[in-house]
Amino acid sequence: MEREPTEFESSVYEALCRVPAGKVVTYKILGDAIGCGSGRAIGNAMRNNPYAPEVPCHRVILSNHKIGGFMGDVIGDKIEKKRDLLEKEGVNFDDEGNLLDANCLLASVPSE
DNA sequence: GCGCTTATCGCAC
DNA sequence: GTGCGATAAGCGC
Repeated sequence: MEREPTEFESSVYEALCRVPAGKVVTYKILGDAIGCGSGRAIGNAMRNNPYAPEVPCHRVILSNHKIGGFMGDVIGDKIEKKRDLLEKEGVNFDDEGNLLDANCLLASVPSE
């Protein structure tokens, strides 16, 4: 259920908001941006995701350039839908949900 | 190169 | 204090 995001989770959303459209970041990169060494903690915030349409959680992928999950579903039809959405932004994924253009992957989250 | 297991971090119960 | 989660990295084969 939608729990109130803690300061840590807010940092995740904030860092994610710094990611420009057409670009994606991995849990590791996002975690490094906020000072977290575990992607699971990031996934916790994403899973909570009270700002689903506001926070581009679909711009966050696994370290292996994979989409991973979306909107609570680790893998499902939602992924295909978001995959197409990302393609519209300039991020292309294959049928397996893998990132085709690694160029779209941000090396790190831009600081303010 | 691919697959499985362990480790890690934060949050909720 | 224990368990869960949208992962990451390491080790083995």
